[in-house]
Amino acid sequence: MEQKAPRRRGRPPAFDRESVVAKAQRVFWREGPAGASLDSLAEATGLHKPSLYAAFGGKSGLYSAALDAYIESGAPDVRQALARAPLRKALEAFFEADLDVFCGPEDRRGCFLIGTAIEAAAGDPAIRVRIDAVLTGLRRTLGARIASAAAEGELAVADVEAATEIVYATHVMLAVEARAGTARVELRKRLGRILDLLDGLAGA
Amino acid sequence: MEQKAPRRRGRPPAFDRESVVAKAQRVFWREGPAGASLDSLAEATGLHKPSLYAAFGGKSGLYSAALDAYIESGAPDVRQALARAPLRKALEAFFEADLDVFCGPEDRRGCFLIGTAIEAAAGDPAIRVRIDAVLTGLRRTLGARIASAAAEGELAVADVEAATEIVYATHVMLAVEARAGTARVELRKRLGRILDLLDGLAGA
DNA sequence: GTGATTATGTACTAGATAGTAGAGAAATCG
DNA sequence: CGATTTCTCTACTATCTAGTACATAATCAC
Repeated sequence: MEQKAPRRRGRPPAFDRESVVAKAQRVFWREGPAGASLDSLAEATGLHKPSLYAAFGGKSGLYSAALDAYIESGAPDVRQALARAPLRKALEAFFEADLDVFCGPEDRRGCFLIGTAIEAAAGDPAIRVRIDAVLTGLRRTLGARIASAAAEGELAVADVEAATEIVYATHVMLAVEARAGTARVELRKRLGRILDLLDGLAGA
Repeated sequence: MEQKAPRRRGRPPAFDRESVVAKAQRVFWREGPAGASLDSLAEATGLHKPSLYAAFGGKSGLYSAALDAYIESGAPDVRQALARAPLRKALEAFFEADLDVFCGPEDRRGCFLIGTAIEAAAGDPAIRVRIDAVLTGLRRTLGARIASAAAEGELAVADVEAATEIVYATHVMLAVEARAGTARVELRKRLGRILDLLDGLAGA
């Protein structure tokens, strides 16, 4: 689609944009969008403030780039996890991916979207719209996967909507609990109970 | 237990502590603990900064008082809602109380505990401990109510733990979605689906 | 009333923070 | 090479924020 480098004119940037965004993302994730200062972001990324300004247009632009990166990196994982069969395996993979993101490598991370974007959304309607789009999209994706399981006879069709809501609510609960500091093993236990109940719907 | 006024010595305070905390709570709720400035808190409460300091010892003390007030005001409502029978009515009342708190009177409030305390917890381990205690207590309370329903034969005993997790996850989901701006009617619809499914467990 | 005590309100300080100016460095182009 | 363009980096500014000093006002004890 696009050539790798259109050969820009002056001095080339000394940093890799993606890795700068990744480093900034870690800071935003830990401190929150309000708590992360430009100085700490500059230190973490190795860039100086004027370079951050030139590249991202300020703190909000940098946060926005971090949010984009989070959304774009997450989507394929969700798709891949849900592609499995049967439904139980798909949901197990989906939630295990959740835990991978929410519980590590730093402590009390939670979901970047649920944990920090909602905070940022208070002051920025554009962020609000994007959160809404992503969360709505996730709910729809989950719903479609569960509906297809019902079509395959894995689940009573009447329970599709309820099961979707439960899976989505579980996702949100995991994000919040991980942020609050609940241990991964504990979350996996809770998760298992919910999955067992959903599984029971198939057998009934 | 305690006399109303032990007759203090000097000039009496010109404010009512409870109503000051309530006004500060609204600001913290809207702006978050980091985003709320002492100046805005002073303006909202009608007190001046030195009075706030004398009465609460600074911003974190005021936030702590607001958190206490939230916790103390919420507990009786939960107890009262869950006291109903059968389980379905109890849960409906519980969630309707949730929506009362999360959806009004201002826009996008969500849960004070889940929405703002987790943000504050990053910097203050004492807050973290309190959040954990309250959320764990809520899970236990819900679990006890559901277990008693199972004992009455309203629910299969095997499903008690799973149902507890689902109800708790739903509570968290409502808090987050309300904060993100999802409308109350939409939330009530989702809620209904989950309650219907849980109800179905009784009939099966 | 007089003095002690506690609250209020203005005006301040010290520090942090977002954002910027401007000199200098590294690359391309001719 | 010299001119131009783009990035880097030190140093700065203007603003905001938490917290405080101090003078004043209101109440109590006697």
